[in-house]
Amino acid sequence: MNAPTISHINCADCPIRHRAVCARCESDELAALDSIKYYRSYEAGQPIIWSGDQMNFVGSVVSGIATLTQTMEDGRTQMVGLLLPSDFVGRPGRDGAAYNVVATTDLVMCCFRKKPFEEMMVTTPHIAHRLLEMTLDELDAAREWMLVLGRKTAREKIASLLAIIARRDASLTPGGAVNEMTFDLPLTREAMADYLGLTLETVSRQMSALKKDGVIALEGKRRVTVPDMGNLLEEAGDDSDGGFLM
Amino acid sequence: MNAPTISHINCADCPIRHRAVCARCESDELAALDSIKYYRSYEAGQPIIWSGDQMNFVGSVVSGIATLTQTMEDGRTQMVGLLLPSDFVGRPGRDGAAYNVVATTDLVMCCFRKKPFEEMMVTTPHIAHRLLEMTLDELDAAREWMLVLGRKTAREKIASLLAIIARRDASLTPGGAVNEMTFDLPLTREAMADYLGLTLETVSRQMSALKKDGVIALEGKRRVTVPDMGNLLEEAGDDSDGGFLM
DNA sequence: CGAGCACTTGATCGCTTTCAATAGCTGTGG
DNA sequence: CCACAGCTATTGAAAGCGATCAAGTGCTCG
Repeated sequence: MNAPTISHINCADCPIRHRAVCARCESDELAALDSIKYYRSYEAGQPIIWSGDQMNFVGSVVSGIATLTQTMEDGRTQMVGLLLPSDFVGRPGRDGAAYNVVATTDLVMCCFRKKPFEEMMVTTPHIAHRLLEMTLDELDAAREWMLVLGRKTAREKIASLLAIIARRDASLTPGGAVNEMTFDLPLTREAMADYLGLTLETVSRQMSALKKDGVIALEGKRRVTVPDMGNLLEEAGDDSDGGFLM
Repeated sequence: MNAPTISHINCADCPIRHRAVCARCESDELAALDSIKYYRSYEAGQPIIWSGDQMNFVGSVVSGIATLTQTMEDGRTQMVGLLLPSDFVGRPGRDGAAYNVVATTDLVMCCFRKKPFEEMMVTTPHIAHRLLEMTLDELDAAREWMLVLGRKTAREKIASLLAIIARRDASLTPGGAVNEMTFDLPLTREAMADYLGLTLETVSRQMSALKKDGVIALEGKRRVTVPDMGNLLEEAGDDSDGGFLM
């Protein structure tokens, strides 16, 4: 099987146009970006960047999901970021990659060669500004995750992850019922474990426990239904409806 | 006892001039910042900002140390940031604080009213640029910390924290011996526990264990000597001399 | 001297890990 | 069509690490 091939998407038709690093750009700025952009596709499971590698591009995830992970010499690995469509990959001003980036589903990236992009950042405040905003959001997410990793129980960790995925799903398909929700898990049990600082066995056990207790229902291994979102949030140890229904 | 009172520091004489958010500013830009800045002092233990509060200023830590923490309803707390001189407090574009900020030592902040600062960010790319750079650094630090929280043992966590503090100390007083190091812990055992996702008892035990094994030596409760830094880094589970001696 | 605080140390408990076996699913090839 | 390999996920039993509960130490300050 080959990675899907991509020709060229017109920025105006781009599905992530309003959320990516280019969100604030005017049409002339978009045109400039358009001239240095190119698309790359990856199959599920393929590495995009290996930690320590030279990075000669940065870019945005257009479709699909990727993970950012760190690994210790003995193999222990911790996910430190989950990249969804519109998320930015790479750090302007740094040559070597600091993390492993792996496509967990088939994935398409809109890439910019690093040099020209860095030059554009200087001349195009809209890009730098949007990137700052996105980075601050990521920092917030990372800090929320530090609370999960450092202080929550295994059950709370699982519930937190499910809540985050559900919340994100809800933001993509607005207007749905607020209480009951169904979505697909984009992660294997092992990836969930790496995200949560658990073993995959513990993830499996806690998923079963939440199912037994009626907090979630499973259809196959990946399709999850949450009958009552408030319930799930309570299991997550969050302020009930904190941030979700607001 | 009163918080130390501060008159006005000339930006040119400011000890954090070259590392703070104003690091890249030209003299005219500094003058503009100077006109909207003011100083505030806090005693050790005093809260600076409470999560959820309205924030009407942002600013830089000039001297002293503050912590960023998140708390769950039942009292579990996780530190999510350690603010040192030159670090930035507050998020432009957001009204409510997302974290508790507490001074752990006597502390002086250089504050800017939020509105004028946000306006300056638009007109002064040097500020926005430096803030982006600092935010990316913080994001890296947060991600490194996620590995510590999620995957390291208690002993490795302690060693990691000591290594980070030692590294930072070394960067302030360069040219010292590379192998042996001595520094003061700026944190109580409880604060260390909150940083590492441990209990203070476990922190105490592991400190004792590292001392017994000769990895560190203690003089009083707070003064730490590391006879062999490579040793400590090995205990931290990091690539030996990774990033430290480079 | 005694109160208060930060820290240390001990004993026990329990949650998560570890080790191990099994189930379910998919794709391949005889 | 069935057997089998390979993979993901589930489940069980036992072990271990860090949390919890509980004293006790040492220091500072009034």
